[in-house]
Amino acid sequence: MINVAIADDHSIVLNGLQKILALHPDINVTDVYLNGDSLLEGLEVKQPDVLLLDIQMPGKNGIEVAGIISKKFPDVKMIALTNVDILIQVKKMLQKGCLGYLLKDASPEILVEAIKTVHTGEQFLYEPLSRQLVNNFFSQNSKQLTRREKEILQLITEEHTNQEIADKLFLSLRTVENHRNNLLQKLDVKNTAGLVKIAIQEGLVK
Amino acid sequence: MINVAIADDHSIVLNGLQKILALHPDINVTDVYLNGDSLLEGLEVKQPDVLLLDIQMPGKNGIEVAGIISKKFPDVKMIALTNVDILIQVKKMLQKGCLGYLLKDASPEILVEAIKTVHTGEQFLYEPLSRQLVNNFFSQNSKQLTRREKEILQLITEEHTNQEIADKLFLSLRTVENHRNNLLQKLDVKNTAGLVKIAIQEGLVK
DNA sequence: GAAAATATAGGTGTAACTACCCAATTTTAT
DNA sequence: ATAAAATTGGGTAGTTACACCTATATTTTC
Repeated sequence: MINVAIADDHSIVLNGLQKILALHPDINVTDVYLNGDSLLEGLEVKQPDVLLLDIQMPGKNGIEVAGIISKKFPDVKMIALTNVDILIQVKKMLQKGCLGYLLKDASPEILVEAIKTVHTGEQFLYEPLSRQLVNNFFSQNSKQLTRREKEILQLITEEHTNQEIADKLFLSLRTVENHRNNLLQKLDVKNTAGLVKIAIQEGLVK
Repeated sequence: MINVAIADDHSIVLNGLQKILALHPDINVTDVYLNGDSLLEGLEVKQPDVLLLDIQMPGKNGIEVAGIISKKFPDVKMIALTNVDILIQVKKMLQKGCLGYLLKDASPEILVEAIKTVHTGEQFLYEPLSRQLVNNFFSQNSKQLTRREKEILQLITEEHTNQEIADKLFLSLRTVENHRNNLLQKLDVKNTAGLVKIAIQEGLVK
C-alpha cells in the first residue's frame, strides 16, 4: 500500500487525481493540499510515501517547496506536476530532489506507473520531456546565460535598442552589442526574433 | 436537474470535473468524452443541457467542434474550457456559439456557477479574461491582420530576414518591408522583438 | 594564489531594419 | 457595379543590428 499526498492549487486537477487514484487498491491518497504552505504544515504531522507536487502554485511555488522537503523529509519521494512543459522549471525540480516528472495530460495508467516507480526509488520521467532533457544536457554549457546576459536579453525583449539598454545600464553601446552577439552565439539563433522566442519559452519574461 | 456532458482529452481534468460535479444534487454528469469525434457521435444519440468543451483536443479541436454543434444542436449550451488563456482562441469559441468560458484553474464554486448561468441562457465569462476581451474589442480594428501580414509575421518569428521572406514568397524586398512596417504600426510595437512577442501571445506560432 | 570566466569597451564594416513618402493593380465586400 | 481594402512595388534616408576582431579590468572558481 502506497500512501500518496497531493499538492496542487487547481481544484479540478486535485479532484481528478483523487478520483483516478481512488480506483487503485494499492494506492491510498492520504492528504491533499491547495498550496505550498499548508503542505509544509501537513508534512510536519505525517509524511506520505509519494508526493505529487505542482510546480506552479501561489505563495511558495513547487520549486521552493521541493527544496525544503528534500532536506527535511528526504524519504518522501516527489513527483513534479506541470501543465506546460517548461524545460527550465522541470530541471530545477529535479535538481531539488524530485524523482519524477509528469505532465498533467498524462493518462491514468502513466500516473499510476509513475507513482509505483518512484516509490521503489527509481526515477520516472514522462516521455515528451525526457528527450528534451537529454538534448539539453549536452548543450547545457552553451546555454548557461550570465546575469548580465539575462538582464540584456530581457531588455531586448522589452523592445529596447542597444543604445537604450546601454543608457539604462550605464554601459557603452559596444558592451551591449558584444553581449547581444554573445547571446546570439550561445543560444544559436540568428537574430532578435530568435532571442525573444527563447526568452519567452525559458520564462525569462512575461 | 441539469444534464452535463464533458469533453476533454486530459483524463485528470475529466475526472476532476466529474468528482466536483458529482457533489451537486442538481447537476448530473451524463457523458464524458476524450476527444471531439466521439463527442459528436455521442451527441447524435442524446444531447446534454450544458456541455463543457476543452479548446485543445487532438483530432477535431474545440473550435471546430463548437462550430458544428452550434449548428446541429443549437439548444446545447457550451462552455469553453482552457488551461491557458489565449485570447484569440477564446474569442473564436465565443464566435462559434459558446455561452461561457472557464480557465481550468477555476474553483468548484465558479464551475458550478458557470454551469447554472449558461443553463439559463446567460453568458458566463471567467473574470481574468473578460476584461481582456473588452480591451481587445476596442482595439480590435487596428489589430486585424491580413492574410499576407500574418504570413509575413510568422516568417519573421521564424528568424527570416526580409530578403529571405521576399525570396520565399516571390515578392519584392520592398513589399516585404512595407508589410513589416504596417505590422509595426498596426500592432503598435517598436521593432522585431515586439512583433515576435505578439505573434506568440496571439498563438500565431509555436 | 593561479586559472577561468565574466564584464567591460574599442575598431571596422556590412547587412538588416525602420520611417516616411507615393502609386498601380488586384481582391473583397457592399 | 462601385467603393473599400489588400497586395504589390518603388524612392530616399537614417538608424540599428550583426559579424568578427582585439584587449583589459574584475569577479569567480578551483
